[in-house]
Amino acid sequence: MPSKAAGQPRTKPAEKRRHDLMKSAERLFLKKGIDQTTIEEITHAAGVSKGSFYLHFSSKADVLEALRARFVQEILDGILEEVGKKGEHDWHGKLTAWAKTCAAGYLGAARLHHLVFASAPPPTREGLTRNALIDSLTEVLAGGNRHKAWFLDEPSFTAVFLFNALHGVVNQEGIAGNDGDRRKLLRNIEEHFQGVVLQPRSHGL
Amino acid sequence: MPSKAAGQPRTKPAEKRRHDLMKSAERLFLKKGIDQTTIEEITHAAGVSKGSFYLHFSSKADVLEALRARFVQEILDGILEEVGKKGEHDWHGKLTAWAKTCAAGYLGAARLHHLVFASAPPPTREGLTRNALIDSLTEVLAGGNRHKAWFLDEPSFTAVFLFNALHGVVNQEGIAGNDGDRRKLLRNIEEHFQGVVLQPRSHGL
Amino acid sequence: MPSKAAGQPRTKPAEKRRHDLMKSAERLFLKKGIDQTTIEEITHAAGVSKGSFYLHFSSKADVLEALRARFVQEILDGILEEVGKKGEHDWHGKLTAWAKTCAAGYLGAARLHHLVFASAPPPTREGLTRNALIDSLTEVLAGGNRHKAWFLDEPSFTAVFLFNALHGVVNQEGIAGNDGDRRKLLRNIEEHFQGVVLQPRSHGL
Amino acid sequence: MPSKAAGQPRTKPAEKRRHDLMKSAERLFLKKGIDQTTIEEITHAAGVSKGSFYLHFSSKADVLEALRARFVQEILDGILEEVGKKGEHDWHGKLTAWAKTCAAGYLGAARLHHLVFASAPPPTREGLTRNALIDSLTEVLAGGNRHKAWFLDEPSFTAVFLFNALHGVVNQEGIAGNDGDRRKLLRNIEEHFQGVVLQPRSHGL
DNA sequence: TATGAATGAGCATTCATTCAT
DNA sequence: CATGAATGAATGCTCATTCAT
Repeated sequence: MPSKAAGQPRTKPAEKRRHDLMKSAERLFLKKGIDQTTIEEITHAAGVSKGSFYLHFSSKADVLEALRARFVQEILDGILEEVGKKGEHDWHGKLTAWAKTCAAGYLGAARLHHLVFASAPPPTREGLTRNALIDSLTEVLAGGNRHKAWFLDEPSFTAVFLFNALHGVVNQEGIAGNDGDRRKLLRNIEEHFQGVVLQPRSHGL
Repeated sequence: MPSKAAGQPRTKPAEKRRHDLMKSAERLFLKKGIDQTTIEEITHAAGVSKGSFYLHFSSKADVLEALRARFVQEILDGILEEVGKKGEHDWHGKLTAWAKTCAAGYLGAARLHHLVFASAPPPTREGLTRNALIDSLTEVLAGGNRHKAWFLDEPSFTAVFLFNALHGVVNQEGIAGNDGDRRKLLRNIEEHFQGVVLQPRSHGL
Repeated sequence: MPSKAAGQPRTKPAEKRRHDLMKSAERLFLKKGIDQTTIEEITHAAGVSKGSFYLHFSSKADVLEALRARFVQEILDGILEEVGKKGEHDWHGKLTAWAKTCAAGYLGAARLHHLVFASAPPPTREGLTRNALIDSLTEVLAGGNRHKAWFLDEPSFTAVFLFNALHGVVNQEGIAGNDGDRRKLLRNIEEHFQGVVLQPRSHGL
Repeated sequence: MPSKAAGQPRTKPAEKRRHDLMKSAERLFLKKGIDQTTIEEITHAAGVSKGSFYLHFSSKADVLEALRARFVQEILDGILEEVGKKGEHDWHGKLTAWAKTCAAGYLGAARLHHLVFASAPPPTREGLTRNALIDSLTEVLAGGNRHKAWFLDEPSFTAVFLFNALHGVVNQEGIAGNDGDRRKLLRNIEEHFQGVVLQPRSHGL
């Protein structure tokens, strides 16, 4: 009867349900903390029945996992896009793009990141020391190394160093209250990042 | 009454109890996570009765708070001592001392730090963006500024940046497996710290 | 519409469904217990959708009821046929036929019987003390009484006695592992049945 | 202060609590069925808090297990006492004592027995085909065999046979409404037991 | 101080049943 | 006839906290 395209799932697109649930969970986790949020509150906020939650997630930890995955993917997509726009050999540009895009992504979801990566019991040993974002930064740093843009002994070490530094400064309460603050923050990050890669190396002294 | 050395002022058994409980709590929190650790397990491991726990702490969050305070105090004591040994105007030396002592302190308790500062819901305003350690680092950076050892626009920003960077690299699993790794890690940290404070301030001027 | 043999009266697909469902239910009830078996498992095993279950049965208890009814009917049919073959007055023959046929029927479905009659909360008044099988045995015993084949004070008491005895011995794990065991079991049952009806009625007279 | 003997448990004798819980559980299981009885109802009926239940039992199945064990032990104790009173070689007397005591024990708790042995998911393969009561009956039957009181091919088979027969007749609703019925029932059981052991053997015919 | 039995609020999870399609 | 997404009541179990002794 409806003019909807055929193949439309019977009741509600599962993706929509899943998304609603994740959105409610995110909002509540952020507002009251993970432990203080009950499944019932999540489903209630999503306008779904309690049982439906288990049609889409197997447990509270499972939503968290989904939130984590989505968070990383979104930031990463943005980063890759911006970094890709830079010239083939513009490694300083790439690094700056990485830092700024990552920071910008965080500024819109810093607390969420803290929540899913730091505040929640780290599912594996991953989190702030090993994840897709760090991998991507490592690649940029290694690329700059190969093209003599800078000379880092251990790009992976520096990646962890910078990633955590960025995470820390962006995560500061009210750090980007207005556009001016925000611009300043991004410039500060950029400068600190450059400072690190441009550090005068004194190996073996 | 007992035959113990007479006159001996009963060596604060309360302190001992408190200490035992904190030790057990720390061990268990680290091993199984905070939520997964019950008061009963803590008291059992400490060889105390469940009720006694409440003679020394008001809640589980309270032990965490105590753990946090003790952790900061100990690291801080070490840092201040080392930094104090440096010459009045040796700011690079002070910064390096800060970084190395802090890192060294972490290496012995990185996971504990992560636990009490990042993994547990920040009880007060402390955490990875504002705490006594960052304050102390800010002082060193501001001092260097005042004495022209370096020129940082915002020492507090840089302090948060470096503190988190350090926290991140030190928190890596197996990062300091042997003495060689450890030395290398400390030198890497030192160099990165120096890179940051020595960054050429020219971008965007 | 389909190319199936035209005119063929669509062979009651409903009966087939019902049968499939009962078969799955029986298998699962036996394997995991009634409570531990979910409707979903039953329908899944039967290759039917969950909703379809309710097209054929009104509840889990309903399948059980159907299983029970079918079980009794099948055993009873077999018993009546065998008992009917015996001569009009061959009461010992009838009793033996009853015992052997009933036992044989059980041996193929002892656990099912236990499940539907003993393990599940007796839905109606049936069970191990009153059911169609016992009624049929009571008739045989009363018949033997009337024709002086034996002299039982209370055929109905003896029927319950024998029925439960038979149920118990047949229900033993691995009691009829091979044909030899099986033959021996049936002979044992026969002898014990005869012993009961032939008991010298003299005690306490 | 109280004159109670020292060593008295602080609050309430654990045994008492456990007993109260078992009593409530038994009553409720019998009245509403096992599945239909919630832990909360049990504790409420016992005048204990819900949590206390888990201080004494690990689950609902655990109480059932305890009920089972206690039931068997009590019946068994009674049986052994009565059987022991009989003369060394009075095997018919022993068998009759066994049957009567067991039946009498059941009459006081037949439904409980049915509940814990038949109605509840048999924990192991035990229950009506293998348990301490059957073992004890087997011993009596084997003893009579050895002393030529009777000649049974397989005492263990006969024990299962008789045990189930007894269980069945005793388990009949309203079978022992008054003393007359009861006496009659016991005599019937006795006679049927004797009939079985005295059956004329026709081995190998 | 120390104990540990007792408490009971709190929550995740299951699953029989319904019903729109 | 068939489907399976949606429902939400029902319940077992945990554990921080209390308190009589």
